[in-house]
Amino acid sequence: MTAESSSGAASPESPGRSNFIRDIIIEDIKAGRNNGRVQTRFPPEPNGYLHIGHAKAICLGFGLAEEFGGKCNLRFDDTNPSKEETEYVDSIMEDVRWLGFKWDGLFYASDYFAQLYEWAVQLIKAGKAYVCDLSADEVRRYRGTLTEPGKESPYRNRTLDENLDLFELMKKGEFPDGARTLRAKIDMASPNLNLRDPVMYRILHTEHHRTGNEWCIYPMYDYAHGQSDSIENVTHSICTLEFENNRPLYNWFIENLGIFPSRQFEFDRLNLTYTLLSKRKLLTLVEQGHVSGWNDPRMPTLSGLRRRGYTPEAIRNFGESLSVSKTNSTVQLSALEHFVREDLNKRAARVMAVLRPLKVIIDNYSDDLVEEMEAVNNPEDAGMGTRTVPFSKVLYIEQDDFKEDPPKGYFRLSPGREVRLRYGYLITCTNVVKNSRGDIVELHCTYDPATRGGTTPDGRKVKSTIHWVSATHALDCEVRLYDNLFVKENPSEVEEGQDFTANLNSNSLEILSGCKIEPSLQSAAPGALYQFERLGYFCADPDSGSESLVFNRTIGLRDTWSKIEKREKK
RNA sequence: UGGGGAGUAGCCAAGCGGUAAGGCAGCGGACUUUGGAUCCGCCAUCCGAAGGUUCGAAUCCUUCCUCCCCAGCCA
Repeated sequence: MTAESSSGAASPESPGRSNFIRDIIIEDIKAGRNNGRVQTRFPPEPNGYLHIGHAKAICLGFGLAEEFGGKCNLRFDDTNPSKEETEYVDSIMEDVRWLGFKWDGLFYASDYFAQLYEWAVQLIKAGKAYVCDLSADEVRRYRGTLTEPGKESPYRNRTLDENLDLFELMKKGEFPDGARTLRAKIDMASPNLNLRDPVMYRILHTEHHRTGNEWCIYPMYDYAHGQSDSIENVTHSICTLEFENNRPLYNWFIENLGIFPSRQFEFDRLNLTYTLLSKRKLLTLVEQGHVSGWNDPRMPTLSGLRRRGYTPEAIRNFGESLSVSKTNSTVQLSALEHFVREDLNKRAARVMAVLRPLKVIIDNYSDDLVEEMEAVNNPEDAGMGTRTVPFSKVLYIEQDDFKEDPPKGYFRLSPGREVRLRYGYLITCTNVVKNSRGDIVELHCTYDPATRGGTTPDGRKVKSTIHWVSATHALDCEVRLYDNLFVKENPSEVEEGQDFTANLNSNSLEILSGCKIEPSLQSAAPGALYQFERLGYFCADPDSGSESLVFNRTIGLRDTWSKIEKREKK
């Protein structure tokens, strides 16, 4: 036994792969900032399911905290009651746990509503916030444009008392939705639009998933996020690039409130080819029924990937392989797929399954004989042991593994040719039986009794080894094959007048029934991971039970033959 | 045309004045009872462009070009 069990040049050498945020933290520790304390947070809005893009943020936030002996909280950013639901908070917690991370504190921005309100009053008293009666439309017009400064609201210079009264009345529910807002008094001429007297509170007579009807005014993101970080003593508040313009405002509230100075750092969000990572668009897919739900195995959500057969380890290795920078980039899907194959190769039990069966009759094999052939469960892991697979006169092989007229370079079965049945015998095809339409219905072969187990005592070489299943012993099952949900590398790229659903791949799901698998899978538990030899990695779907077995293809094996085939055709 | 960011191989990147890491993909080969896995080799005279400084520049300076983000009472 070697000590090296890791296969991986590609595996992260250490959890602390270098990136600019990590460098900043190291600098901060060196400089004695916050006494060397490091605290991060993962702050999802509970308005959708977590996806692979979030996994990157989770790996970063939790990973950094862990590396530097700090803390990482999970905080739900639930400041907008109209979009948020407990279903989402439950799924988010489940997914973070599934990935294998443990949050230190569990918080909600809504935990801080009272404190936030108090601070708003404090800002009003300091002359730094005011109640504005402008309508949403007017606010927009007063804001100016990218190149022209805005105009000050006519309500900007109300007296302190008037502001205090009105804000209190807002809170008491005296005004309808949208009637007034509380705004920060900053600078209507700022080149940064976020600083042109941003709205701090809006009136929303909507029930909140946690605070119920206690409030009818709700803080905006910008007024809630930095203070929430500050309350929790977050030292490094890590978010994505589109918030760069909000950083000055983040700092403005903290400075003017004189509270703990959390600092915000922005990194590039993950983009993947052939994949959409926008909660809004994923919601559309679910609502319009293009997929079966948030956990459809074609979805890039963590729950979808889980059902598809991705492991937390694969996703974390992927997450850790990603660069953290400020460049907008799109990672190729093959990079993600690499990590699932790498992980599944190490852990998935090998098994034989025939997706598109072709009957094979071994003419010189005894009619009633059944031999139990020994098969290795995982050549990558001897510890996974062996099992036994029944062999008999009538078998199924893959339709693809026989060609009447084999093209150049095709090594599998064809008339007169000998191949190895994995863990079985060497067989030679002697006859092809067709129906009246000319379709191949069955093959007749002879076997060489001296090759039991697939061995060749005489040292003879066969070009190919194919998988098989004994017809009388095989179990029927359903297999679901998945392909990319979108046909375009960038699913958002559409022609005038279309939306992203125009790029949906109509062949993203293919359901095969009447597939044959070896009997050892009789009691495959939902979620169990397998490699169907020569085909790919599969996992038992939650729909799978004792009644009917259902398997999802997670990802195919690397297939050099199909590459050659494609090349020849071109 | 305002402000904030970014440009190194097909993709993602390291690099921080001393002569272009690594991964994915691709290509070639070895090995193989999975056309899998594994192993070996190849894959940027060049860093968005043009000037300049320097013995020496992807790294410093200047100008230019391209891309992304911001005008929600979303986050």
